Amino acid sequence: MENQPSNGRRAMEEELIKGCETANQLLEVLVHKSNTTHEDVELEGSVQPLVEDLVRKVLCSFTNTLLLLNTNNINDVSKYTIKDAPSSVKCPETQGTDEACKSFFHAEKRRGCYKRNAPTWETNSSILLEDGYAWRKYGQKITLNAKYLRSYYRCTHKYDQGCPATKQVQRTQEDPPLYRTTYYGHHNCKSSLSPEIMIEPAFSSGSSMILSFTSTLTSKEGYPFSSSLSSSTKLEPMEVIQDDHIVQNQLSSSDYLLLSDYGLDFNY
DNA sequence: ATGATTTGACCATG
DNA sequence: CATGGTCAAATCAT
Repeated sequence: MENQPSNGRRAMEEELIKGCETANQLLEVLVHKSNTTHEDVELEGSVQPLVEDLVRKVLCSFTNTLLLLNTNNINDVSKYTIKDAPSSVKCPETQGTDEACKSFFHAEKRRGCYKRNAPTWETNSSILLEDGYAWRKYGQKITLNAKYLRSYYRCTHKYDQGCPATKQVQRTQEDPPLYRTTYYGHHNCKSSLSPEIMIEPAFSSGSSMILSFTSTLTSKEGYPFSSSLSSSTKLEPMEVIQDDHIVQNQLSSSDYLLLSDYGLDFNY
């Protein structure tokens, strides 16, 4: 199946148009909302999920575009853009052989057999993002060529619901603090949050994803995805980061975008 | 008392 | 043998 050379470009255009249209819808919703009276609490309540959904779509479109821009083989569109989340955990990187799959799953229970799936997705962030799931730390390690500890987390529901999701958090630089969070596997547990505000599904696909998030938020209440959450991973203390500092850093630091050329700035 | 974190040991992989 | 992912007992927090 040959791709026409313009496929990638067209896909980017489509994603941008989609993002534009969704942003317009969002604008309409917001304008309409501001025209209603403040006593209209009921309406406000019904608008909120719609707004969240639209925001998610916009972000998804932009992310898709960035991913398309970021891939060498721009024609291999379907491999990189974000579609629906896969229903189950796949074998390592799809190109892995059946044998590799078998040995992975066979080894899953044994202690010390640690062949991993490819990362499901990955983020770089100046803060430790709440992602809406309850994580439990099960280990930490100083790794080769890394100045800082790497922490290992599994889903709290690993045993009660058999949820296979794990993540690693690696601090990659000191000033400003930057954390790389790598997720493995997908949650099949029932989490306390609605799917609308989960980050993961929007960014899930068969192949690994690399995103770079920068947030200027400084309080837990301000986290984009914290919502009414009470059971997520406890956050380490963090420093206050100035806006201009972040921007400057995005522009000047190249190694912090090691895996991605793009810093997505989520200012809520 | 219960659940989360810390930390050294364990062990498969290359 | 070095490395990195996981286990589990000890410890901490609530």
